[in-house]
Amino acid sequence: MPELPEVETVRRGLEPLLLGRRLARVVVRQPLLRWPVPAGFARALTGRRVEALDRRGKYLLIRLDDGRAVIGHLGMSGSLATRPTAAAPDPHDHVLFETDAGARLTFHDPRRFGALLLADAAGLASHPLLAHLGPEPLDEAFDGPALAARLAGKRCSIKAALLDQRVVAGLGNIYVSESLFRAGLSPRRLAGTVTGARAVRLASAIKAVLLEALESGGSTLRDHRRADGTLGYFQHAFAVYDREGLPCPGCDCDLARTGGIRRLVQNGRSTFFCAARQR
DNA sequence: AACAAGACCTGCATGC
DNA sequence: TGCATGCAGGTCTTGT
Repeated sequence: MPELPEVETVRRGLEPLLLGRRLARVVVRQPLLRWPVPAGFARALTGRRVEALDRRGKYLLIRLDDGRAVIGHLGMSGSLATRPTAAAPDPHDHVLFETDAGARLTFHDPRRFGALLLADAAGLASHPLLAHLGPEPLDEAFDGPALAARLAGKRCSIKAALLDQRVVAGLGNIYVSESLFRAGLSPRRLAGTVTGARAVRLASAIKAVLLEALESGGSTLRDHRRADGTLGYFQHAFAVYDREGLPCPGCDCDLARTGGIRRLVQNGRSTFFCAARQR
């Protein structure tokens, strides 16, 4: 599920459930995620109060009252959401959290590409997983020149560059396709050629797409749900993603002639685009 | 140094 | 029906 809008949607939904609350009970049912959940994870969290919920790129950061923090990642199929108390545990409910207010949260992740780690909050920014992340695309400082500087000299495609979390943090396969469409840039264009007005267009397209997706609670393809269990609905607003052969929403042109949205594979991953509008 | 594949894991849609 | 194949929102690690 999780690109920036999905992770941020989860973060916002977790705030009323977790902020200021103590973790009364934590159960690790399946520690084998992307990396093993650290031994003693449940013990370290039990009794701790949650002081802040942050996000960096696609990572969730849960700061505790003892100077430690949980680094969470939802991988491809992860969710962190409440489950009905009566519901039988699902085999993919890997970690359970209960607060002193009685809220029950479940880290659910069929593919187990997600992660739950512990780190010292003081050195979080220099943690190996976070240290090399690029700028936050929704920060004011992220603009055309800032993006162009990150892309300068890169000979990979702009599609591949935007997926690189060191260039900009939080974009994934969906929002890269959507942003490039909105900016009118071909996914095959060399990253280093995105300068000047093109970079300005791309940076503002990225912001606009992410903000719109956030307003929809993210995109639910199969696994994403908000912290309260409800689904996102930005998938209904996709211009190009997973729309191969369908008409481009920006083109009046004849579908039979243009073929509509095309799919291509770059670095092993699907890219969707409109050849008529993206150069 | 940059970039492209391979790896990790399960579930689902498709086609024979 | 059953089975094989390929694909899926990510990213660290390995190989060129």
